[in-house]
Amino acid sequence: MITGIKGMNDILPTEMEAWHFLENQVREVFHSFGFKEIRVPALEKTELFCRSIGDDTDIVEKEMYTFLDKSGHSLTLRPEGTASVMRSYIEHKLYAQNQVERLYYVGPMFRYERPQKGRYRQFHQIGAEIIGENSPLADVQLLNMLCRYFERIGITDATLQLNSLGCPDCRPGYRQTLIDFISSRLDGLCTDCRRRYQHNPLRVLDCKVEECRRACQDAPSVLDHLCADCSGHFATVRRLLTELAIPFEVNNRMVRGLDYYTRTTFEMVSGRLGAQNAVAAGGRYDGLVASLGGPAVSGIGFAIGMERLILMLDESTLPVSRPDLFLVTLGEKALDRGFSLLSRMQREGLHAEMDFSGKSLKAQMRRADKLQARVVLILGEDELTRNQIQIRDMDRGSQDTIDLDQLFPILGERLSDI
RNA sequence: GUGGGUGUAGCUCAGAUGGUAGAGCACUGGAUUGUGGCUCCAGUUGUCGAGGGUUCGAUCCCCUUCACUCACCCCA
Repeated sequence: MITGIKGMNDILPTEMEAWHFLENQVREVFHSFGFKEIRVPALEKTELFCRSIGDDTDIVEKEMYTFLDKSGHSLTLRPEGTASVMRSYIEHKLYAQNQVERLYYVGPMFRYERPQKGRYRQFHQIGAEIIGENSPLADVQLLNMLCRYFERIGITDATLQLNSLGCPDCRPGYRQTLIDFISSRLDGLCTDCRRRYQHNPLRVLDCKVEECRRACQDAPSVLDHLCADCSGHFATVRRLLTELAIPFEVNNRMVRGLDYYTRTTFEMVSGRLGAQNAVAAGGRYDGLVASLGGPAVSGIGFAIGMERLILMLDESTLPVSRPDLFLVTLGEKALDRGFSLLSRMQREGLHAEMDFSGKSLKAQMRRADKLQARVVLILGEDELTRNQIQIRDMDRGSQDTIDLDQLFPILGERLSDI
């Protein structure tokens, strides 16, 4: 047996209702905020991700699916969406069309990691970006859209965590202050933190080990070291969120895994997801577009992990799809005649099914019941000779005999009020 | 890359201190010559994850390996 690849899952027909639900709702909500969809390839030149995500990040160092194509170019399956969208934005000079672009995307991403709950090697993200808008209103609009989407799909138990990482003016100073602080209490830290504090000091603040938490209890906060502009920006974001009645918690220890983030960063977290508690995350990336060779425009965006979203979905909120009609036939003549009736029903846009194999009436009825068909039509030899058909309401259990030429008018009436 | 757990029917899982396996669900047929759900009856399905070792004999014991899964690292 040839099996699929580790960490890459089939999405089977039984799961598809949930996926369609998420995709349909996201289009409605995001369009109402003026966002346009963009589709970019799954493969990019490796260099794009090294430059945008950062050479020193775990994603680039060990998690990318990278290979040489037949002409020797190094290509990578995208580990996230923002880099590709920015590449496309710059390449097609979208900034020349509109000063501000609002874009969203839906699609698979790839990271070579050990799979576990809520983490897969091929996974799917819904992402949104506002490019070319520096105002804190953009931050708040994006967060508002994220919350409205969660509300729409019935997710109520996620909490929004907010932080600000500062900008190239104020971040280096804080970073050094933090490294100095950590150096002073190195012996209280776990081996991981001792190894990484020079390289990623913020990460130490987020360590789960109890000793590290204690040692870092009174560590300097990034929020106390923001420059005036960043501080003002962050204050406005918090004020507007409050005015929109969007609940949030400030978490000054929240870390981002990608290098390009500046100022506002955020996560939606939930306790229902196992060890990976973030279902959505994002932030501002004011230097990214320029660093990729585009104009000096700011940006902000987020990505939602769809598999994680599905773990949080309450299945009872999903719309159920039932066939309108199931056609039961008895005998060969009725099978032929029924088949052409079926075809006409489908042409009318009805969801109609039947069995082709000549099973017993009971077996066909069982099938209709299993599919939860609303109405069953029964066409046997007797009905055929009288030019009639039986119409049965499966929910009520009532059944009538009608003339065949009345079938479509009657179906129109019966199915319209469902 | 590191650590724990689990691999028996399509699915969820029992099982014996070594004598080649069972239940429920699902599926099919019947009880009702042409009527679903409930009930009852009958039937189908297995290289017991793979390879090797010990043994008269291994699904069970030993070794190796693979897969899945959870967690670490890190992240959506």
